[in-house]
Amino acid sequence: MGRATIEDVASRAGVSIKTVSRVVNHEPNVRPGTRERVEQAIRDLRYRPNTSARSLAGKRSFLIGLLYVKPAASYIINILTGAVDACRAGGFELLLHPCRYTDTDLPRQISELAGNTRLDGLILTPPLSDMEALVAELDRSGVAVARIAPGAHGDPARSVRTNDEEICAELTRYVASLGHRDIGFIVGHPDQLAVQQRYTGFLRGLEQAGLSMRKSFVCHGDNSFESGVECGRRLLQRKRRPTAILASTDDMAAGVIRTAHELGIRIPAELSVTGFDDVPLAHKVWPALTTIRQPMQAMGEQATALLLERLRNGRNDREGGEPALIPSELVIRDSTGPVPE
Amino acid sequence: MGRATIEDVASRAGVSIKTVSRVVNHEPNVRPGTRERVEQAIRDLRYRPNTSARSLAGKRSFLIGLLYVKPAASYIINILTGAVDACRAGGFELLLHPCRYTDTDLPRQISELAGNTRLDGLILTPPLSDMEALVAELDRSGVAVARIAPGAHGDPARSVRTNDEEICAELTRYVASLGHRDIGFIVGHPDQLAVQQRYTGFLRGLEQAGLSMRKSFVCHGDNSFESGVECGRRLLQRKRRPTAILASTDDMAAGVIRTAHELGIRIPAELSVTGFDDVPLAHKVWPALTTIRQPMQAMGEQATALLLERLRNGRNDREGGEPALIPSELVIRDSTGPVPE
DNA sequence: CGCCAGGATGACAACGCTGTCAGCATCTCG
DNA sequence: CGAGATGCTGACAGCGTTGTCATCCTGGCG
Repeated sequence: MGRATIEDVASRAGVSIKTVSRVVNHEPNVRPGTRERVEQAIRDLRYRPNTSARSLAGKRSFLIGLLYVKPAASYIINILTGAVDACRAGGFELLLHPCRYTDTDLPRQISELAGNTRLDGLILTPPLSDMEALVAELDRSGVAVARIAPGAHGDPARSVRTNDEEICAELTRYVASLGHRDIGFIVGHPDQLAVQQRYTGFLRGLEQAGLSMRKSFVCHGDNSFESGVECGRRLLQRKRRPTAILASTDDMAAGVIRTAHELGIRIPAELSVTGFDDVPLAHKVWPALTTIRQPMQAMGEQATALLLERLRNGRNDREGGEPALIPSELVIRDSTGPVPE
Repeated sequence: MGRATIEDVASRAGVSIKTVSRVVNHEPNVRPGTRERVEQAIRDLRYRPNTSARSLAGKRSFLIGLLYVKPAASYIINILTGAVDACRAGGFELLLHPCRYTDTDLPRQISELAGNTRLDGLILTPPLSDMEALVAELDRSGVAVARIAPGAHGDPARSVRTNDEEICAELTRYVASLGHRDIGFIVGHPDQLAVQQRYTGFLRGLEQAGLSMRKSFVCHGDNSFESGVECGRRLLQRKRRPTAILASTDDMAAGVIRTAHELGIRIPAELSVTGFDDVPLAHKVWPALTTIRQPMQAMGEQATALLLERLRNGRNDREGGEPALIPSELVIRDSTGPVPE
């Protein structure tokens, strides 16, 4: 049944194809009456511009890519959902670009990938979003970029961030307010800036609560469940153990819970545990995790919106301001309680 | 620095653009020597065919879509990973198409979506893959389709399935072999065929173990954690309760575990629980779930491979055979144990 | 030695759209 | 009322490929 082309629309509306093109692209200088006629013809014919032709003739591809590391963290699905929504709304399509974080020539590899498919833009998720070398390479190759990144530093106009540090300080104060004085902390993957900020927030919270940090209560993991189990063991098998453990990640918190169960330590009666992210897992473990809800979907959506806006306007409006901040919130569930007598 | 075009390659190799095109597309009738020269030129110039031009001139878009329902089940990420890999390998790109399962005109909506972006093919995930009306509409609109579906019935040439039924029977026999005679079962979402098959498998396993089904030990959920909690309550608060509960889904199994914890029922000492899928959650709950590992990533990969093959050959080789079967396997962890004395 | 089948190659016209530029109508202002 | 500015519109040339078809070789065969 052959799909309608711009030519069909043009002849039906009694105008040239160029005028149809103008209407379709919302360009100025079309008389309202003409516009009306064209739009009617478009509706009648159910006309949809051919994307390939558009990309070939114009410069854009209407494709934007989402870059993430493999294996995907569980929150990726949320970012992804937000990003897809924003894309749809803007008439774009979202492509997936998983990649291996450990590849040394990642920048080259990615910018080549982007070039192959002629991506209009790329959304960077952590920890990729923190790799300045990558961003630089991408800039060089002319792909627009949006970063879902903690980066409070530079590049504010195209980043979206959340208040990791402040909220973690708040969490710490909350735990302190329950009477805990011996608070352990599990730092996450060293390459993720967000993690550093959470740790910083913890230190700040401690200070605000008038407590001091005990080095032996700080343990370094890699964001995984397994590393949570491991750190849990190290922290809980000391002669003097913390009465609360804050993990930089829900997965690690779940690991601590596992260890506690194995050691017969009751939560929250004998030990309080908190996570970070509020992934689906968080409320499915027992006891349900007190954690920080990271608005991942909103971040994906915002970052994408930022990118699309940038693509439309050439440059971005918010140049030089603060990065868009999407606040996280404290979610109190069952894994925290008053310090044991 | 403007990217190399087919013309650049042609003049460098001293041939016409058509010959380059032939080489690029692996068409026959090019002398080995010529092919060689062209390939060298391609390497020298780092030539990459322009996808838009190809789609415009040819018929294909090199885009395939992955259709899934929103909100995404946690295993979607695995299917997705497999699908992306297969796409990359075949020179295709993967687009995401979340949609709402409840929309009544889904078929029309989707086939329109597919048309807009000129998708070459579409991968259907459950429960979409079980909607015959959708498949029919897609066939009508000429989009190639691959189904990740339990559908043992019809359409074998373009479906990938797993042995839900047999493996569930095996699981049941395993539990029975631990001495359990009062085995409860939580059926999943009624619209998902796979779920039916799991239930059927359960019944079969029961029979094979010489046990009979007790109606009051069967409960209907909707695949969610919450429904697992609810069903767990119903099953465990009876005067006579099952000593083992098989849930059709890991999430529901986690729900049962939650309920058991709340009721102070020890697992596996007093109650055995099993799940299905082996999502990441499965080994992070406590105790770690005995479950069925569904090879989701492999299924995504296979389904995509099937689709790409079909796109290349026109029709598919395996026409009329059995759907590709990717076996699941039983993973025994800590949530199952011998029946209490 | 001439003829023909079929393999190897190239010229050229699409594919459906956007960018450029020219042309005409209309408006503004002195 | 005329000159220049501005708004609206269309003709046409690409964009980088693939498909079609013509052409040129080559080797096999009578």
